[in-house]
Amino acid sequence: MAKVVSEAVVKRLPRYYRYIKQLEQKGKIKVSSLELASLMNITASQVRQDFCNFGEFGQQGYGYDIKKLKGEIVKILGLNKKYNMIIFGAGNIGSALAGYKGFINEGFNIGGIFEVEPTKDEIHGVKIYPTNYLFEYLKENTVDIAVIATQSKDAEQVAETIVKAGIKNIWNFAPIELDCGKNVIVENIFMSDSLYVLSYKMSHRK
Amino acid sequence: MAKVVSEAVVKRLPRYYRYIKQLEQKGKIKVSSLELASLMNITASQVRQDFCNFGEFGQQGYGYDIKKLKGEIVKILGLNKKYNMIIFGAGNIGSALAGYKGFINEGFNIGGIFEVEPTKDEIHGVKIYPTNYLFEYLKENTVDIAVIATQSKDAEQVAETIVKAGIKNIWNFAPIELDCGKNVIVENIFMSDSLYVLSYKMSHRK
DNA sequence: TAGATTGTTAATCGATTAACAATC
DNA sequence: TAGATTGTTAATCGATTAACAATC
Repeated sequence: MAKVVSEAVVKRLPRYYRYIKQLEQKGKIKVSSLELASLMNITASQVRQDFCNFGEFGQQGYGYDIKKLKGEIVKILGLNKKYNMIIFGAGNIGSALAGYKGFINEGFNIGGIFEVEPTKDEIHGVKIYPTNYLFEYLKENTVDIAVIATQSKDAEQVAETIVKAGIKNIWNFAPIELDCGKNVIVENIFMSDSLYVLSYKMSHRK
Repeated sequence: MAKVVSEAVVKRLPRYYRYIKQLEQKGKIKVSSLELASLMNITASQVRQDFCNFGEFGQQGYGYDIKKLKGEIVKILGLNKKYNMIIFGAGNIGSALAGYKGFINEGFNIGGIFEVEPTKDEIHGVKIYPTNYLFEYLKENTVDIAVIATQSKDAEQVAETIVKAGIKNIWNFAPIELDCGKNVIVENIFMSDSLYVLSYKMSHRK
């Protein structure tokens, strides 16, 4: 077991999850690999291959039971667990994330925002702490994920602090790649990269 | 000419751009494919292959002149042009984007925010308009890119309005895939997908 | 049972890497 | 010139697709 699953497959999992949730909301009970594939503009082969990496979720001659499939994907993605997050940076992005109510439904709880020199006590009901209070905070609280929503120039130093504090997972919004050593998982959202891809496609439109 | 460049290559371009800007800021004058590759944790072959898709930017025995290379990538990405954007949705994400000062430096100007029922006149200095003012607005203003920052349930309808209004490019932050026909370019940022990939990796950590 | 559809092996395709002649 | 490094062709690798036996 614990076969290594390629990055390409992992990146597709949230997409399957989105589509399966949509089917569930529409009240559908089952879906075949072919149905799901044509919905998602991929091949039925890919759907079956992808799921096959994690077990046997379907039934020959029937297809996949949507409730069961959703449950399996939730487990694969680790969304059946609860995570505590803290956010570094109370600027535009940090504040937006603090205000997003969707996280808590998926098990991601925001414990606080950290800023070098806070100018307010809280934002969207999330408490703001000075960054130098972090080690104190960690005595009382578990933190699974640190979100970096600072300016690019501060991101590396913040990452260093996070790693020193023993936090093992980082969700990074600063447009810079962080080297946190091999024991820390860093997942990046490079918003400007996406905008540049759009700009590229606009410039090369047929 | 106009050879079709694979999606994989296109998605790497912004990353090259980031690293080249960093090298420029450090005052470096030239870089070899090998240097750049080891910095970026890829192979020198890939660097050369990727650039080769767009022309001959280097010089044998020397490497790549950083200023020139940056200029070429700027042109390839279309960042030498100016774009007008409008944002749909004045919630957390919409407001954060409106407040982000970085866009304007890269040539992306935010002309306004549209919301069904505005409760304020402006946010971060960007004017807020009611959505039904869109067609009026377009008589006076050019819009290259519409940003969708609404709730998921409203995104499809907003996309429809955008397409009807003749806007040809969409930067979508709502966690739903929009079918806007083949003449409209849609670039998505699925933030929760990224968080789920992080969650996956946390759950499957060795 | 007959039809449908999975799980999985084999074949294909495309992307990455290696190699090297060209040349600065 | 000799050394370095590109641009590009060829080889390899991995991911996607096709095919089909198993089976519900």
